[in-house]
Amino acid sequence: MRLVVAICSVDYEGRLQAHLPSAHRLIMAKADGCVAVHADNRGAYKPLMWMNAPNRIVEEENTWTISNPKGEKLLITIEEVLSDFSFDLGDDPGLQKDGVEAHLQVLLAENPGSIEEGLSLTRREYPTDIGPVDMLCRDDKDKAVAVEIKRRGGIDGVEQLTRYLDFLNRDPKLRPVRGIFVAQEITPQAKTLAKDRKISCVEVDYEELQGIESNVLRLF
Amino acid sequence: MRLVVAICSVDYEGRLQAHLPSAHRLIMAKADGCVAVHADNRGAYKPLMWMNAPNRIVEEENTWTISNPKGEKLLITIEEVLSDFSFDLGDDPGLQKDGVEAHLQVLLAENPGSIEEGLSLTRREYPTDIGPVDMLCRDDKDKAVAVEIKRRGGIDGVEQLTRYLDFLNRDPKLRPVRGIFVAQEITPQAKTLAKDRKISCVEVDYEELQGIESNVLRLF
DNA sequence: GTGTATATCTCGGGG
DNA sequence: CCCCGAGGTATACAC
Repeated sequence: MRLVVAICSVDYEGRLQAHLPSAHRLIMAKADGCVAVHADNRGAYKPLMWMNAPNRIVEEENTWTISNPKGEKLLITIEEVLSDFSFDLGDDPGLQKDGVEAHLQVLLAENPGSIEEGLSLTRREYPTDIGPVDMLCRDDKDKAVAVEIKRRGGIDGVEQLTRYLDFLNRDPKLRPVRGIFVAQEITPQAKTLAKDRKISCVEVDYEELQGIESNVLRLF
Repeated sequence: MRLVVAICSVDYEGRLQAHLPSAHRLIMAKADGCVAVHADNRGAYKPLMWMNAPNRIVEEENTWTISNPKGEKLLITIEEVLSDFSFDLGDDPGLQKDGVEAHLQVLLAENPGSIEEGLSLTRREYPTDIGPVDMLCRDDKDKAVAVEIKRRGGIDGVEQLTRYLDFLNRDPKLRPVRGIFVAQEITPQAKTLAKDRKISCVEVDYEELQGIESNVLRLF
C-alpha cells in the first residue's frame, strides 16, 4: 500500500463526471490496484473519489492517470507532495460475521412458531420460477404460507414476496398461499404496502431468538 | 487525519458482530471522528471495518475503543505499531457532480415535451401514500400521466412506477392515470415488464437535453 | 456474463 | 430526528 499526502485536484469521467478542486488530500493506492482519494471532513469511510480494481495506473511527473477496462478514468493532478510512504501489509485473513440475514433465517427456520403460533416449516429456500422464497410453511389450518425474511424490511422486500406469491399461487398443490413478511424492523411504507397486498408483517427480535435457540439446546 | 500501520485484531459489535484476526493493517482516523481499518487485498475502497462519525474514541495502551450514540462499538487491539503519522488536511471544498438522476429530472421537468408531444408538468415529486412520484403531468388530452425517471431503467423502476400508479388511480380527481417510464437506457426486461403493465417507455439523450436547455437559455 | 438479492450498504433530501 | 430513494452503489451467488 502507498499513501501520498498531496495538494491535488481530481477528475473522474465514467458513469458520471465529477471534479474536485485543488486541496490537501490523502491518496491511497492499494496493492490490488485500487486507488482512493480521501478528505478529512466527511463523517464516513467513503472516499471523495476512487477507482476500484482492476486498474491501469500511469504515474507521470505530477499526474496520475488511472483507467479501467470499462472506459472509466480518474485523473489526479498533483501540485505538491507533502508525504509519500509505502509499506507492505501482506495478505489479510479476512473477516468473520454474525447477525446477517442468513443467520436470522436459520434461527427462524428452527423456530417457525416464533413467527406465528402453529406455523411449521415445509422447506427453506423453496424454489419458484423467479427465485427461491426464504421459507415455505403450513399454518395451523394446514394452509400454505410463504415467508420472506429481511434484517430491515423495506418496500423492496414486500415486492419480492409479492412476486413469489404470484408464482406460488399458480401451483394447484399449494394454492391458496398467503404471505408473511418478517424482519427485525419494518418501515412504515413497507407496512402500508404489505397491508394493501394482504401480506402480514411480523417484527422479530434477533437476540430473543438466539435465547430461545440456546434454551432449546440446553434441554439436550 | 491520523494513519497508523499496525499488527492488530479488531472486533465490531453493533448492527452485526464481526471479528478480524490479527494481521498487518492500516488504521485511518479522520479529523471528523470516523475510523476505518483497511487491508491491502480487497479490490475496492471499502474498509474491512469502520465506525462512521459521530464517535467517541478512547485510546489506551494497546487498545482503541470507538463507540457511538447508537450503541455500536469497535474494539481495536494493537500488538505492534509499525508507523504512526498525523497531518492536517484542512477543509475540503467538496465535489461537483454532473450526470446523475437529479439533473436528468431537472432537464425533463423543464422540457416535458421531450418526453411526449404536448405533455405539461403539474408537479415534481408528487406525493402518494407510498412515496413521491418523480413527475405528475397532463397530456395533450388533459389526462393525468405519472412519470418515473431513472438514469438506467431496470425492473425495479417499473415496479416503483406500478406502485405509484396503483395509488394514484384511487384518487377520483386524477383517475385514470397512465405511466411513462423515462431513462437514458432501459433494459430489455424492464421494457417487457412495462409493456405488460401498459406503461410506455421513453429513452432520452442526456447530452441532447442539455443542448435543448442551452438553446432555450440562449433565447433570453 | 447476466440477473438477482444483500449490505454495519453510504449519502443526501424532505418532513 | 427518522424515513425514503439514489448510488460511479459494491458484492456475492445462481443460472
